[in-house]
Amino acid sequence: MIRPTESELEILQVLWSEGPCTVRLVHEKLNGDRQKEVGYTTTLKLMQIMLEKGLLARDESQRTHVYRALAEESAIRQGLLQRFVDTAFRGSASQLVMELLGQHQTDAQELEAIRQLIDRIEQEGDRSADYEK
Amino acid sequence: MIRPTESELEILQVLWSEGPCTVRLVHEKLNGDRQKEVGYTTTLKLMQIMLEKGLLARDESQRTHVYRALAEESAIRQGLLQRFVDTAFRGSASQLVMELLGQHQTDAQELEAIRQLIDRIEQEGDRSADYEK
DNA sequence: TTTTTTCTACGAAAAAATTCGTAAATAAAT
DNA sequence: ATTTATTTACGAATTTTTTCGTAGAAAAAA
Repeated sequence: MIRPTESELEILQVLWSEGPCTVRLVHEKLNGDRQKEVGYTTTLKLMQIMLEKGLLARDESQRTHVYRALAEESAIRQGLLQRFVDTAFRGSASQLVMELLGQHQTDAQELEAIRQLIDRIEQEGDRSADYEK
Repeated sequence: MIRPTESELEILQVLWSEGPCTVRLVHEKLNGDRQKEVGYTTTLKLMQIMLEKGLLARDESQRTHVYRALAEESAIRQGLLQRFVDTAFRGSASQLVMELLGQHQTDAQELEAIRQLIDRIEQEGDRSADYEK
């Protein structure tokens, strides 16, 4: 599984939400949201590395290349989440959820959505002991 | 906020679950669970660094020092979680939860516990729009 | 046309994180 | 008593990640 670094992930986020972009666009987007500013060539280099790794692809038909994410958002998220649950919560997904909900970081609408999701999962039947080491 | 690296986190996990330990114990615990083996002095060095950072404390009354976690598990978890939600899920806690539950990584008992937690939160009242950028 | 700006490529510096080797001291074993 | 094993300290090598500078080509502006 390909694991983007944190900086790479930031770039992926931009491409996932904005669609294909030039380096310039990604760079401005990043340095806009962010407190920390980095040079243009830093972003460029990073995206070139990501190209090599296969995280991105680019259209070189114009002088100004246009990059797009090859890695899929959900796949990457899953990988990162799996790893995170393992390292930070010793594999306990429910502990993570509890921590999140306990921190009041979700509003009523979202809670409702989550509840429905739980209903759906429970109806799926026998999944009583398929997890939690 | 102090952010342990991934290696440091592994060590913290051992100390959190086992209580105060010698370097030897931590080292064996790590190289037991893990596929990757590292040398003893690597673990030692890491723990010494963590001591400097204030993540650990140690009892030096015996030649064989005994280390214990100074950082609290819940506090560290919260910090890491917050960061993770921001970078990997653009701040959307509910998206993270949905991803987790969707991946069928929680068993029936845990789902029930989560449901109860949601009930409790909803009863707490007006928390309709306190979040989700 | 000449100058200035905007790109890419690319090497390499800088920073961060991980890993290990060696030496010296103490303890344990023979 | 001598040898062997264990432990700490510590510097430094390695690896990974991030950052930037410079050069050259293409485009835009003057």
